[in-house]
Amino acid sequence: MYSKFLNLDQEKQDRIINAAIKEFALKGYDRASTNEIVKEAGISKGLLFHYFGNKRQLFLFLFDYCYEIIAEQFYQKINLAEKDFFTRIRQAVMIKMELLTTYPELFKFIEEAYLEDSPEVKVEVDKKVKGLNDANFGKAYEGIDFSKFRDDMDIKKVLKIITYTFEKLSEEEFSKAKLSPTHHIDYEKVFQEAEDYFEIFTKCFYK
Amino acid sequence: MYSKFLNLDQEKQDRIINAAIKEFALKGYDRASTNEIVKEAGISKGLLFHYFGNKRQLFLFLFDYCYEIIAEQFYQKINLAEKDFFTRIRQAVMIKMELLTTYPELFKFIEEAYLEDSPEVKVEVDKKVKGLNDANFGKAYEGIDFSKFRDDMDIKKVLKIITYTFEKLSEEEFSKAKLSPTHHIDYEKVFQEAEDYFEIFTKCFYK
Amino acid sequence: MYSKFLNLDQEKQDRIINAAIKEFALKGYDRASTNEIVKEAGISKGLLFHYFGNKRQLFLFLFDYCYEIIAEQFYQKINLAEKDFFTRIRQAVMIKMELLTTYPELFKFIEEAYLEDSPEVKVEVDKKVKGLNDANFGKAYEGIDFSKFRDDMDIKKVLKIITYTFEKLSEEEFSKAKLSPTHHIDYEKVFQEAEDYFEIFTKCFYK
Amino acid sequence: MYSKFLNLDQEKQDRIINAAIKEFALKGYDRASTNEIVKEAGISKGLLFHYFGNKRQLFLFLFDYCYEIIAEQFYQKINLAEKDFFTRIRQAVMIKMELLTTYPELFKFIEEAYLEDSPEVKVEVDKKVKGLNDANFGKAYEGIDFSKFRDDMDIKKVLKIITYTFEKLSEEEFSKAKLSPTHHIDYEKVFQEAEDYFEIFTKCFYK
DNA sequence: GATGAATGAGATTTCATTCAT
DNA sequence: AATGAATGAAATCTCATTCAT
Repeated sequence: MYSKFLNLDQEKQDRIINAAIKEFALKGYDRASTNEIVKEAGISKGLLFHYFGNKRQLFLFLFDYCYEIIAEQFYQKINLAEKDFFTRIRQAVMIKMELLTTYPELFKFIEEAYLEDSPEVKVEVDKKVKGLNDANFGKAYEGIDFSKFRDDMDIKKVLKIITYTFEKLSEEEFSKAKLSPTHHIDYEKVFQEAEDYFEIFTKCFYK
Repeated sequence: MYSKFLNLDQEKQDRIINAAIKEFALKGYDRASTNEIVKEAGISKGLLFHYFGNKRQLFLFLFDYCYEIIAEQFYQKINLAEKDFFTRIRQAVMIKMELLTTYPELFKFIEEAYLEDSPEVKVEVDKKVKGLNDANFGKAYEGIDFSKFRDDMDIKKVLKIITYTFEKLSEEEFSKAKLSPTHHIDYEKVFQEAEDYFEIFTKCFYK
Repeated sequence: MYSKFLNLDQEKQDRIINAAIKEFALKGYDRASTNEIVKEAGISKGLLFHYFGNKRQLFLFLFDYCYEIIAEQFYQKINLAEKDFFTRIRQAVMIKMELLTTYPELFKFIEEAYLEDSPEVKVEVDKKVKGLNDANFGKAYEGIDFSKFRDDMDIKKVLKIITYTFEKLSEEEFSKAKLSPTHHIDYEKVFQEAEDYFEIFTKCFYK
Repeated sequence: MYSKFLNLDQEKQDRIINAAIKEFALKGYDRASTNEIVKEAGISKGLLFHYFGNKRQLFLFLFDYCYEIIAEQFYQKINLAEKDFFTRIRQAVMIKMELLTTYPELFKFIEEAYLEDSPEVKVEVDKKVKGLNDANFGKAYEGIDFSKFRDDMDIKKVLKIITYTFEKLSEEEFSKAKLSPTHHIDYEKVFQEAEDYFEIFTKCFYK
């Protein structure tokens, strides 16, 4: 599909991809300008459309591209031998933070893509997201020793409470960072806070 | 500020407000067209700008307008004499659902506004939202009997876990509804599920 | 439909219409440039689309406009009291030539429109043309004394032979003119040639 | 001129020619895309321009190519020994219909080319057409016994009337077919109608 | 107060043609 | 001979905002 593009020399591919990710991450699908992308990438207007056909396909290509890189890195780093749920989650959070620091634009892009509601891409993105979530849920909990959890509570709901809490916490941390002048996240503080929650959850949900 | 507008006869005000809310709720800030708004409201292009100056101010006016209506209704209906935390929350959820059914467009608009990331309005909306949350947090927990909670856990964090869970649950329910063909939410099922979580939380967090 | 446009002062309407007719007549639908039209008309890009929505609707508006003017003039000048077929046709040809000289661009535009095969307008134009032809066929032959024609031939076919011949003759005359350096049609010669054909037809088809 | 192209192996020549004819016949000169042609022919962009220089020359080459094939076939099939005018014409019509069924794309292409008014090719095509008509007029009437015609009418004009009639009839038949859903021409009916006209013409123009 | 004509920058996309390899 | 990446002008159309009336 995008084989023409993938045959380009790596440096040019990167220039185009980075320019496009930056523009979409900054402005969202609708406001992003293909004009700005080609200007930033230093290529001609025609070339972008030669490779990607139209703005929509470019966006969806980037979504797959970003997701693949992040997922690949993630599963390479995570230790599936670890059986304890909270230790595993702790690991996952740390890796996510690490990747966020290494690839901030990719994450920003993916985040924007999740929230995108331009009708041109919404349906397609939602489909992709649903597929990915289903696939990852299985993998994230692979090999976990669930026998440590209390038996008098629906374990699925308990896992949801935990997941929701950490998702919301990181969302909050991000929006705080966005509103602050430096856009800086104090990871040390975040980890410490997460530990407090881990403690509460262990007390409540483990036998 | 908008006194010129507020001196209009009620019927015309409503026509304009409803047209604008509908358009913004449907398309988000960027894609919303002032052309469509004036067409739907049956007024001239110039008039809209006479009253609101520009698109951005119109949007922010509507945000305040919607928020005020919803908040006013909310605090009119909630029973602050109820001291038990979970009963109070249960009440709040029911009232929210009720209002959602009565004013679907207002909610849709507010929801869109929260997610809006057009730079023209994002900062302003985020500021308003932060202010509102701070204000409401106090009110929502007014008079609650916190002595029922366990003493060995940071109560602020416990409240956050509970709040996060219900927020995420309702977010999920909404996005499921958006993806479904009928856009229908099965309130009965949602309440039942909420009760299950209440039970878990009571077991975990009450003495 | 185009009432906004028709409320403009006549001079501006004319400027726009003339510029558009000229461009379409010269280049056909596809090659005609809305940019050129606005430049020639001395208006802004937006205004054209404010009035006509898009290129296609502008074209179809012009078709109706041109046709109406020509048809109105034609039926105003033709003498329906004349009962003899050939005298009537002779009249029609003369009026057509006259109008062609007065409104050369309108005719050129209509002619181009008939031949247009851009899929965007073809179907619509074909529909209009069919409707017009059906309507006009009746009017053109209104009150003619057909009893002068021979009885041993299908009169419909005879009329077709005559019509076809004059249509082809004028087509040929036009394409000759187009290929000539001056684009000039020698009407005197054309009338003389037409008379020769009238003579042949009278000899063949009248009793 | 096109010797480079003509030295290619036949199969590749055909692929290119067929792809190009199809595209031009379908869309006309302007809308035809060289991109589509090379894709359909399975050759590279550069190659097409290597052989034909530019789009215009490709089009004119195809015009000659199509015309030659059709003309060659036509004069191979027509029986010049037949001296009667109407029998000869009858023959010509049948052969044309036959060829139309065998080479529909070539005819469609030629037909489009006749009507083409893109300035880039119009003049050139018109010149070719004029030359061809002059040449064919002579050949088509070669050996005809004109002594059967009435002496009191200009025979050139009589022949024109007949030719025009059949040309217009077939044009009408074609445009009817184009507007119909099946695009189908009922040849049987056309022949029958032609016979009626032959009868009228014989009655009128033969001694 | 009320109108709506007018603006013009900027958006995405197409396409014949070139040229280094 | 053959490739296909690269160009960039030009196309249509949108839209918030202004301003004379």
